[in-house]
Amino acid sequence: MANIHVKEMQALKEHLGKHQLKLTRQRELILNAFLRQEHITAEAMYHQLAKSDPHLGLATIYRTLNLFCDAGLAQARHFGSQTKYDNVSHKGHHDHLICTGCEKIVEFENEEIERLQEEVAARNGFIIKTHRLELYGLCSRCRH
Amino acid sequence: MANIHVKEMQALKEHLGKHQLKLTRQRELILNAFLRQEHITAEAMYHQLAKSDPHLGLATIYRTLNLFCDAGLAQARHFGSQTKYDNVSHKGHHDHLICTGCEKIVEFENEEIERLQEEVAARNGFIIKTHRLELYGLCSRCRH
DNA sequence: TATCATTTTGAGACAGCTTATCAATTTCAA
DNA sequence: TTGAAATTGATAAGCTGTCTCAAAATGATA
Repeated sequence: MANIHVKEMQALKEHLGKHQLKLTRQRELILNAFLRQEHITAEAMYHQLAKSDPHLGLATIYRTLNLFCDAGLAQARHFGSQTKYDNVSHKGHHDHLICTGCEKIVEFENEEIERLQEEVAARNGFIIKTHRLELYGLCSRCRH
Repeated sequence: MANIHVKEMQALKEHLGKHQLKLTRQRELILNAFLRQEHITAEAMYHQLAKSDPHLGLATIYRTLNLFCDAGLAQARHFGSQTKYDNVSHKGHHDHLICTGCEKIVEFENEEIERLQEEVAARNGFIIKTHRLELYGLCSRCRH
């Protein structure tokens, strides 16, 4: 299987090595599918992969996506009763505007905010590794 | 029962009136308990109120907290698998700096960031109702 | 105040999403 | 190649939150 995502695969292998975990066919498969997305639910990935791999279990998808979170490749985001897994490698697309009316999600990037975050962190003696910024509100359509 | 939260009770009554809903003993009780908190889960409120009112149902708590959301008194936020109901009258929410080493949490507030958030939202046609900003990293002690 | 249509409640059943269980399989270091 | 350890798939179980429905409470009206 062609592996286009060399860097992320490397990061995964490193994490696996550090924690006595193993590289499996399923983990490779799920990683490659995941990295093609910007964010996805476990359920959606399950249906998507079922076409090429009908016996891939839903539990394996969940376990693997959570593994990716541990490895720093993914980030879980809870909205309503669902969990979405964000692809962290899509740099500069970590922040979200979320409509609480129709659940539409708009991604945005703002360097000034990032800079201020660094400033706040520095002032408190922190070094930021990652962050999460979500703005909840109503989009123009749902405002009525 | 003494009602200290006159303004909020007024807002609730107004909402009830507009929607042909009724003011019940339970709704008063839950409102007063809720307004004493900054944010709380339905489950936590259930246990808290069980002491004084053992027959208050969990479903009633959920229904009532959702009613408060409709009335603009509360705001639901999803953390992990749980939903927390924020007391909207407690203005001045705080953002969090979270140390991934020792799990220390530092709260902060930054008006400039808030202003930029509004700007981003406006540019996308959104009206922000609430937000969540979490910075993950290492505190000075955990940096080694 | 009494009446009574309407709303609300409490208790538990139910539903959706996620994790735990466990026998069978796969990985990988030796 | 071997075998201890990790992983998988299938499904049961768990958790949070909503729905159901008979009984009770509310409040508009007389």
